[in-house]
Amino acid sequence: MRQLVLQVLTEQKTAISLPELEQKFEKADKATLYRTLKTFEEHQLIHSIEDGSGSLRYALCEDFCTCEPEHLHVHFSCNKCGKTYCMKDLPVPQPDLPNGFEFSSANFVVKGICSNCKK
Amino acid sequence: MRQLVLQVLTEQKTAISLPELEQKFEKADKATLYRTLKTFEEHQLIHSIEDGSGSLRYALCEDFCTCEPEHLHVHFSCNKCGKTYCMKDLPVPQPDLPNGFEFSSANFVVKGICSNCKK
DNA sequence: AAAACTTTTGCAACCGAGTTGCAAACTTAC
DNA sequence: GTAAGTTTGCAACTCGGTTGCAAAAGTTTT
Ligand SMILES: [Mn+2]
Ligand SMILES: [Mn+2]
Ligand SMILES: [Zn+2]
Ligand SMILES: [Zn+2]
Repeated sequence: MRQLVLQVLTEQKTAISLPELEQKFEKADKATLYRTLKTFEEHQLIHSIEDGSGSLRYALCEDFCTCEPEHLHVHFSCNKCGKTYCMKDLPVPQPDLPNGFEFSSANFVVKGICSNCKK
Repeated sequence: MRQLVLQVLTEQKTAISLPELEQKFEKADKATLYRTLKTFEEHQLIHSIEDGSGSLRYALCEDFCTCEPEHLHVHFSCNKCGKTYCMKDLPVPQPDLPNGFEFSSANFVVKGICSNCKK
């Protein structure tokens, strides 16, 4: 199962959600897929994105990724097609927090129209 | 009802979710509160924040706020107390999107430990 | 004041994403 | 082979959000 899920993940150009993953199979259990994603995430094979769509989306991490703050990138969520893109070249800026606030992670999602839907 | 909800909202130092709002009343219906928040949001009295906690949070907009991209600010979600702060002084940076991608809005949530939980 | 109309509210039901316990199926180690 | 550990499928459940609908409350018109 994990191999199949990994397969699907590598084929994706945009981040995928659990319900979407479910549909890709038609024969696998939600719980299994759910646990698979959790396992992958724990082992930093994938990262999750809260794009505000109501469901978490997941995408493969890059080889060198340690999921640490400085490796975080911006995500783009298209209002039209609903797809969520990894903007791997756009690092998440680290804003100057007020005194006493400690940065540990961040979720930066830009919304708009993707290049595919634009035309 | 709306007046009461507005009252609660003005008293909040951090953003509040629908379930939290529900608890503040003990006698009002979820649906009513839900619709109240929606109405407020439509009229740009409040803005919503996807902090990844599983529930949307809401906070009053500032007077001059038009909820447009340039007025967006960063939010901070504390991993310990779960509170979500409006960082009104930290504008959301507008990253250089690749060709064809059109910016329309953004959700930038920084996670970590808040100054209150830090000590 | 009563009637007619509009808006707000409460209730109940529903949906969808996520999550969990548990037993069956499968894999690996002896 | 059996025993031990791991993965899977099923069912049940939680929780946030959402909706239809009819009752209640508020407004306007006569
Ligand atoms: Mn990504
Ligand atoms: Mn805010
Ligand atoms: Zn698109
Ligand atoms: Zn805190």
